[in-house]
Amino acid sequence: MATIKDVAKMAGVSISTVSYALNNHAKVSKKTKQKIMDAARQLNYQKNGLASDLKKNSTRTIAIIVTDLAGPHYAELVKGIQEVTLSKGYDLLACSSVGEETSTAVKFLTEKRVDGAIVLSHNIDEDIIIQSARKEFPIILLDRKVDSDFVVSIEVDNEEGCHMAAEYLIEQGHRDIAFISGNSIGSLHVQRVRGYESALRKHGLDGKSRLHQFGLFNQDNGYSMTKMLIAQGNLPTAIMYANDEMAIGGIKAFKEYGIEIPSDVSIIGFDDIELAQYVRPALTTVMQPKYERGALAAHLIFQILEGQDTQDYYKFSTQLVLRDSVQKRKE
Amino acid sequence: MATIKDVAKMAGVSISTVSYALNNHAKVSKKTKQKIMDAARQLNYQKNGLASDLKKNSTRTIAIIVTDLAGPHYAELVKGIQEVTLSKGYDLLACSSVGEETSTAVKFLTEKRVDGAIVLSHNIDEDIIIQSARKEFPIILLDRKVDSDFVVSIEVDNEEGCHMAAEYLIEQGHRDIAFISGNSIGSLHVQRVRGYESALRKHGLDGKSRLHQFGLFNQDNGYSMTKMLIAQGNLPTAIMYANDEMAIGGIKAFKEYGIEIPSDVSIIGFDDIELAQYVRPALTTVMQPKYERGALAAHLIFQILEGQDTQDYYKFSTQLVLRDSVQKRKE
DNA sequence: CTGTTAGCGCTTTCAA
DNA sequence: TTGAAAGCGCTAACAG
Repeated sequence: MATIKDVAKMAGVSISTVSYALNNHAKVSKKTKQKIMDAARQLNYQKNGLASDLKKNSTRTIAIIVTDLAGPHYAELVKGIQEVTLSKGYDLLACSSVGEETSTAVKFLTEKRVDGAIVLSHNIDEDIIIQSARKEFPIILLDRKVDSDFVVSIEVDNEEGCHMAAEYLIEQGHRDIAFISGNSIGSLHVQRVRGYESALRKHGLDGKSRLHQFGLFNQDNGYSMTKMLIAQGNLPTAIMYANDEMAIGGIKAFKEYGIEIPSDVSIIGFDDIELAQYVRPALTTVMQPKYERGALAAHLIFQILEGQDTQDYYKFSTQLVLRDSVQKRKE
Repeated sequence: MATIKDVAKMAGVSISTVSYALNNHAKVSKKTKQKIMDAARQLNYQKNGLASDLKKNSTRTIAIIVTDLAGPHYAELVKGIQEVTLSKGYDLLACSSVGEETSTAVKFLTEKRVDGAIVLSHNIDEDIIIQSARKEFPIILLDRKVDSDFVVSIEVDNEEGCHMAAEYLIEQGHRDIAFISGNSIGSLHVQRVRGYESALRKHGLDGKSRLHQFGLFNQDNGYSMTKMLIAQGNLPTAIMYANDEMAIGGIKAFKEYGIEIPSDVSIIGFDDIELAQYVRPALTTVMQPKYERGALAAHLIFQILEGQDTQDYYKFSTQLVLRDSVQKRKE
């Protein structure tokens, strides 16, 4: 791994000049700076944050200490990761990618502050991942595919899951099935849409016209989009939501309008988050293995660190969870 | 802040010997080791984890990268912390205290890996907190009171909250009110119990006999304890739970027995977690400010770091949230 | 068993 | 504008 020293040698300048250049201390001439930057890029130089923090005697980071990192919607997933990591005697810490390029996440991916990373986040640039991954720093991606050395992807068969869900609805006699989703950036959601469309096509139905993709994948947006759908009139008899959160927003919207689930409209979610079983009606949804994926992710990190070979792609399958939000279509 | 050098000087040995002793490299004689340990204790020596990681070229820690640290039951709280931290240009990372003395949390509290900590966790030894806090490393404690320099506590008026909840139940005509709680280690829960008891006493009722304290403060235990209560017969007309999670476990137990809430029994929780509004019946509970407490915690860190004075104790008040799990007692 | 010493990779003062 | 050099706090090879 290249250090500041290597960059200095390659650029033909001193270490201190490199340090100044890298930290934008205006006193470096444009020309030297350019040389240094080029060298750094060529060597794929990555700063050692520990060394710089040690020298500066400051980390500029705050820890928040919780009893258990599990607890969020990805609770089960984190639990799997946590148990494996702990059993290996490693530490686990969570950081977020809010802030994009300057986020804590990017800092941890690029500054040798940790020995490996599991990424659940979709707003991390692919380049950063590719640049950072190496044998001593494996990166595991969840719900996202990037093809590069020392990065392995773990996905869930979203297409199959949605296909299955749509077919189930069709079996229940539904013919007019809408799909409510957000702006899909990640592959995750394009796969879900694809599963929906392929099922409808297979049964000679038209999905395209009933596809609503806009905004975020959260409750609020599920709520808004459902209200829009209601306002347009001509309600479908069933709605698939891109995920449970959006579906739960939808339930709220229908409740406000006095539209009954499932007698007036059937709905189905995706993920099987904890809340899904508590909302009324309990949400029928597509479950994806969580604990197992987390545990696998952690295992893979250690396998790579130990120099063992792994596949570079894993796919888990999904399962329909029948609860109370879908009803057979009355003729 | 004492370093390994200071310890060496004080113990009258070389730094390498100190390093060996501190890391249990068996080759150090019992006597020297004792001298070193004593010196370390006297100087309140704390290892610099960055330096050692830098030297060893390994951190033995894995990062898990999430879109947003908010998401768990403490979602709102974390959100408050996150926004303030980000606005100051600091990084925020979460780590857990599972593993007790050897947990990641302890490592971060004691090894200068971060510049401050906000502790939401109750299983962190008070001594560790007192030893670690200093001007350059302030510690903010939530729901827990420790009196020491550079540690500030932020509590919620739990006693008032429970007192209020109990009085509300009494107003609704309830006379037989049970309290279900876990083994209280922290002050948090003794305060809650106290609020309950003081309200009952004030109205000439006996709380003692109806107090059930056992096990953890989670759903499973709420479920079990409720079932025990049912099995004993002689059900109270109202139950207060130490927190929402336990109350939700209780709801599940009652459902299994076909006992209706609130017509057969009224229940009330504490915290107002997200789930509380979704369970059926929606849970009446005591709300505590979350976002505000988080934001305050983060602000305090920076105030202390900047050398400003702060109070060493803050208390927020609570508010009753009326939903559907309490009913007026029919005569 | 203990001490000397060379660095880990970086920042920053001081001198050129 | 650039470079030399000291040193952050620690570990570990080596010598004694």
